[in-house]
Amino acid sequence: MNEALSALGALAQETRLEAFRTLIRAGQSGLPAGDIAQRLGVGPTVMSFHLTELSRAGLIGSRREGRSIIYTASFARIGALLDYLIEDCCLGACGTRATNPKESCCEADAR
Amino acid sequence: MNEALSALGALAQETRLEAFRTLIRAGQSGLPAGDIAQRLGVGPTVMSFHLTELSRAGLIGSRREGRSIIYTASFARIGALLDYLIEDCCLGACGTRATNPKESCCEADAR
DNA sequence: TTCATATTTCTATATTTATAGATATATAGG
DNA sequence: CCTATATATCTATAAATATAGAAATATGAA
Repeated sequence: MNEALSALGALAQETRLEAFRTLIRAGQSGLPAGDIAQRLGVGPTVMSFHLTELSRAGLIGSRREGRSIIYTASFARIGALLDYLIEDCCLGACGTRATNPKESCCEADAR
Repeated sequence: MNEALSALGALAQETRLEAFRTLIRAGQSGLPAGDIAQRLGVGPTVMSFHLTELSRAGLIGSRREGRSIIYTASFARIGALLDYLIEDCCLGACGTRATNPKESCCEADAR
């Protein structure tokens, strides 16, 4: 139901978070499943499982190229998650944080 | 180890995400555990479990006030998560999205 | 067609996480 | 001190998620 929830769930796992970061850095050309698996040091079965999870959340896409399946990060999807978090979970008050940290509401905390 | 990972895990659950959003909207004054439970329609045991999870991730804090325990959202912590996602998971390209969506990289996928 | 490669799917198992009742702790008021 | 309220902790169980080997599928090359 909630798309942000499934995106959060997909990223809330070490191997998947690393895989996603790797794909973001790889850009639009993406990377074959085997390459990602090798970089992260996991077996093909486990890699496939986690890539499927990320796909189900819409955070990555894939295309076949020869024998390989190339995965690519969805910048739109992570952008939408950021929008949600900024607007619904920080009331917009943290929206400028990355570009202008000094003026952020987030320096002072309520604890 | 990774603080972002535990924050993501804490938010990746419906009851907890709703509880956190409720606390963000409540602001600095916060809300008693029972109030949050009533709003979300969950029992006290389950509420306590999820509030403990959010606390462990540093996303909320608490103080006792009479018989109640008042929980408050940590704007600093959600801000730090946003920073991480923007910088490490979107390469900064989605950082201005909330304030200036038109110029975002995220409109077209795969920047 | 046969073989090797890349990846997924199937299956079983282990681990983690969530739910909920009973009980315990802390506080406030009579 | 006794009682009610607010919440947490303990315990058991259920449900979801992760790991990993074996087998299946798809492709490309000899």
